[in-house]
Amino acid sequence: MQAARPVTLKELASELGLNISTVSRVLSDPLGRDGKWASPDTTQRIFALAETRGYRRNPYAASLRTNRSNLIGVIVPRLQDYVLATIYEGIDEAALSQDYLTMVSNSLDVPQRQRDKAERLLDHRVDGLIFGDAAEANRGYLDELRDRRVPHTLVSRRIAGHTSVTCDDYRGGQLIAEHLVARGRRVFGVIAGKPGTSTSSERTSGFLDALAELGITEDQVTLAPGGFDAPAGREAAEQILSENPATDAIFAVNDFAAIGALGVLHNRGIRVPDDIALAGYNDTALAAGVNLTTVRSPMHEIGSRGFALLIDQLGGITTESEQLQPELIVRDTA
Amino acid sequence: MQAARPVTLKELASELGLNISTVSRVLSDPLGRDGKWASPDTTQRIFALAETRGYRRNPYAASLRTNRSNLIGVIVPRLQDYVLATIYEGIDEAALSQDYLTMVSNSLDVPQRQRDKAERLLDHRVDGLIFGDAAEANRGYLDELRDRRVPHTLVSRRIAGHTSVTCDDYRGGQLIAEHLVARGRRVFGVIAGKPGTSTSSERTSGFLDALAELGITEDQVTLAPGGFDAPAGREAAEQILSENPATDAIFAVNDFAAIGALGVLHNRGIRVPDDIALAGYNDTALAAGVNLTTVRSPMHEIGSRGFALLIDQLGGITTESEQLQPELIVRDTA
DNA sequence: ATGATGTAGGCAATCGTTTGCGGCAATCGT
DNA sequence: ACGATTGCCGCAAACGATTGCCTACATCAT
Repeated sequence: MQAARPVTLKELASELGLNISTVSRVLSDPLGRDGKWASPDTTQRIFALAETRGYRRNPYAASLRTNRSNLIGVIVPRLQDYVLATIYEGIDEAALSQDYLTMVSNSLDVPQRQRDKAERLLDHRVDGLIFGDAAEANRGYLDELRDRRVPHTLVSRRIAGHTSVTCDDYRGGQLIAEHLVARGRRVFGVIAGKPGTSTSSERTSGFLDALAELGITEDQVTLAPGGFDAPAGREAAEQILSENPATDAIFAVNDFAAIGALGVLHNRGIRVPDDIALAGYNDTALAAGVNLTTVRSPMHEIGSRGFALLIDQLGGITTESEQLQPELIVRDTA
Repeated sequence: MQAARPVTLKELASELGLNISTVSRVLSDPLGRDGKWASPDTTQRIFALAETRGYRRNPYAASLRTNRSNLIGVIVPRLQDYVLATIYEGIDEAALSQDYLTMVSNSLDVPQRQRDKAERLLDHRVDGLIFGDAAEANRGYLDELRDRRVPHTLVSRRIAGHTSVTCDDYRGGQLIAEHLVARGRRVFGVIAGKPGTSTSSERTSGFLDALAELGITEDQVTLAPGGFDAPAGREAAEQILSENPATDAIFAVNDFAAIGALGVLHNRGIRVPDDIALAGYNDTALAAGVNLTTVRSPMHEIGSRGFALLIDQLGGITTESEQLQPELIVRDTA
């Protein structure tokens, strides 16, 4: 049993004794009720009937004519990741407010999947794409899209040659380093995240550079790359602890990895922050939940700006990348 | 600058010296290359040209004719929530494998937003809807949809009169209670989650009933409702601890709330599980990250079954609700 | 030889909108 | 008073696919 078919323009028109085109023009005039396509009286009658009959434009018919879908596609590594889920929320909210709808897909950070999902979205004629999973590994596809002139922006992570909206991750790394050193920490471990992503590399290089600046020598810091989630954090923490037991501060480039690390510290009876200080990155809800010191990155805003820039591109405007400012959030763990 | 417009059926047809209809029939035959709509030779030629010219069906044109969009809408309380993000992943994966695309929206569990988002999706002519935010508060709208004969299913949470796919939450609550009692716990706190949702009420009633069964009297358990996230967990934990300092076990109906509780326990220097045992629900990645004892609920499968049932409905089949089995995961905290 | 059955493919209507181009009055300027 | 505007609105051609109904020919059985 199907839902009742919605009224069409044609039905409205015949019921009003008008031509379809008039009704269409009045109803889709951006000025709404005071558009100038018909007499005030006619305009009122049209809106009134459309209202009572519950008219809803058929977006497919419209898109067929206009060649615009008012749909945009979003590719993220994984929606399970709080950070990208939040960025996506920012995108979706901005989109909704401008009458766009969005479709998301997970790429799991594997290039082939990224390509497949994106093409699939393109097959559905999305007007543009937003990528949350830019990395060295898929730069090739992104470049191809640029050559095909497919409007797109990058969020969260960036690569050269594509307009992106990111947090100033380098600065974020510096903030943590400065804070930790100011609190008297001297031997560092960094849980560096996924190689080949700007979020990882810039946060750690900001951290490392600031440390060097403050006179910490290289042999006092041990790096452990991996992923962005709690299990990866566990592993990295184990590695750091076994490589340098004198470590007195750990910086994880992601809150979830930090929580994983926190788990192993608790297990080993290491007190936080008394024995080892711990800092994360992003200021997720969970960071507040466990009182983790972290850096707030404006995830929601990254999403909405990413969408705004995409709309600019659709309007033919050339866009510039943006970097949003991070903020240090000091809580109990460091 | 726009991306190059894709080839159309008409162009393929004229280039092949065939009629559009023939090309259409061959290309959209479910049997693919060995459909029986044209001679094997013609069929080959059609597929070959479609391939080299990169033909992609225009879904809007198709939908206009067929009145099917191959799109389904998903409404969740909030994608930031790992549990619903995972369920959504399950939905999306199943959908993709059957050539459906999905669109998600957050309702934030507020009825008006749920309605708005759903109607918006319906305006876009989705073929059906999947709700992850069913609750007493929005039963009205759901019932209305049923009356309007809009195909839909519920996932994660359920209400009577709508086909749903959920975890057997009552059983899950029992599992935790039995485990805790077997470990010698006697004074309980339960962080009960959001009122009016089946996940909350069934998990806690399963827990409570099992406790009663095992001879625990009511005055030995204190209930603290709230939400499903870490901050809500913190608050609830504080409340439980102040209401009954003798508490020796806490069950949170959600892992995130459990992590919040874990935070306050650590803060107060309470040892887990030595002083107080703690259990969560869902077995999210984070639970593994902090070695939390929990109940695994098959979130991914809930999503894919929810989608499958929706497809059944679209096929005119009447569907029955399903309950999937939970599994106790014992780790360090209880 | 005849009608039945199959095979290969064309015709044209249709889905619901959008939009370029006019048409017809009433109004205005001079 | 008369051509030029302006205000209102209709006509019909797209947009790109799907699909019911035909046609034309070949094959087959009787």
